[in-house]
Amino acid sequence: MNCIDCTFKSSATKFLSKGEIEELSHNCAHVEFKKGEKIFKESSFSSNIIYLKSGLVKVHILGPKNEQITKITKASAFLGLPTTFNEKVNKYSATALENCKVCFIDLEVFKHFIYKNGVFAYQIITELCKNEIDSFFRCLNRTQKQITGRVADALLFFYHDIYEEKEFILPLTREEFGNYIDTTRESVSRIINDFQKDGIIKIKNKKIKILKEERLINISEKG
Amino acid sequence: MNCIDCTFKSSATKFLSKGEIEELSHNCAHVEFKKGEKIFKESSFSSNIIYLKSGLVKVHILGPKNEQITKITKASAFLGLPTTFNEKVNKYSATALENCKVCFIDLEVFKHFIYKNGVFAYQIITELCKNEIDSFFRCLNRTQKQITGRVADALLFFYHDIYEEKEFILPLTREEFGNYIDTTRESVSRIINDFQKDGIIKIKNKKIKILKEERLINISEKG
DNA sequence: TATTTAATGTGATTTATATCACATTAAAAT
DNA sequence: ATTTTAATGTGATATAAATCACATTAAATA
Repeated sequence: MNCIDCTFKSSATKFLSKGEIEELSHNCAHVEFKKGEKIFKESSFSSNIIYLKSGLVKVHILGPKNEQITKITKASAFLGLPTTFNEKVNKYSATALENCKVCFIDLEVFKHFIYKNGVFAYQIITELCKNEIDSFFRCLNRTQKQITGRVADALLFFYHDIYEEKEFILPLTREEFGNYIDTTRESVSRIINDFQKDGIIKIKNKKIKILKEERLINISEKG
Repeated sequence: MNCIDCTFKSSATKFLSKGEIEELSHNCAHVEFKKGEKIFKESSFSSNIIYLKSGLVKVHILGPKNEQITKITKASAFLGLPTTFNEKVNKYSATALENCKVCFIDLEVFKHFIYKNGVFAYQIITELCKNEIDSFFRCLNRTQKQITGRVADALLFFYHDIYEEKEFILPLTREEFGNYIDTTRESVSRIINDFQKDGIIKIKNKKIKILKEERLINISEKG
């Protein structure tokens, strides 16, 4: 497989020279993961940068009490950056929520690109900055909104940021949904069923249709 | 003021060439802030990278319910990166908890260093990666530990990461302490007084002495 | 030094949400 | 198709922590 022909290039990789792309091709392993498979695991050794070419992934950490889904990431994005640059051991896990295509890029080669290609480095920095800000706000919402608001938030997130359609198949179990918004499966269950009773959404198992977006936005804002 | 003689250089800045340091000197404003002063403000415009040379700072965001102290940062560190690289508007505020020395570095010059100096860029990337991981774990603790554990955590943080002494002057009011660990001033008050009753710490207003570190570690781990 | 203002302490009460317990349904495996 | 297992729904109860209310103390200001 040659990276030149890859149609899933990251915003950073687009700025690599032909020679660099060639170098990348020789130091990049393409792997496919099925829904539910672990891409990498907390506490395991890693010396690769992991790039999600297509699919949907949950990034999760085992906390003092429960598993927490730190974020849900849609392609294309780098998954393993924060882990790999500081430590050889992964600080979190990533699991495929849909079938995924992933590249494992050799760390030294990636580092070399940063050293030699400033535009590439700048793109990476931009992505990391965005991640940090997003992470601040996710935490803020997790700690300061009531569950109803957090459920509304999550539904809007799937609509706006992931599927871009009012009707979608929720890629999480109720329990995972709980892990994503820091609550229990019971509370998630109760609240989405309340939403249905109020005509805000329609649910059939994992299939969800958003009927009244404004109400969800309102609930999300009121906390 | 010339940056060559500056004794507060960041790990990244150490890798700048003489010419680059010269360029930095002409595009860097040194400012001092007194305890309590705002260094920059959420929603205000910014086109500078902000570098904390000395002192202690709280980074905070106004959430849907309360002010949240996102993190407490000791010199030396960059304060304004995640904000400035993506948006022209600050997404959070920073306030001096002690008297601080700060540099405002022109964004374009900083960007130029990233483009031209790969080692500099790599250092910045490393710092950002570390920030993201830290931010994940802070959020995990905030959401999954009970207040007692979070208070213990915070006290150990001031001991280990900030003052490196068992006795220190808490740089926060009880209310700010609450904002830092997502609780109310009343709860903070109750718990640190309980800790005192149990002989774990000694408090006199803002002066705190850690008497039984192991107990605090234990409380922190039990959640 | 006196006076005002801000910060802190502490009990009583309320509340959001976790936990527990069990029924029901869907999905997977045989 | 049948059985087993996993996921979901829903009421009753428990609980950590917020909120309220007011007293006390420290710090700032006149």
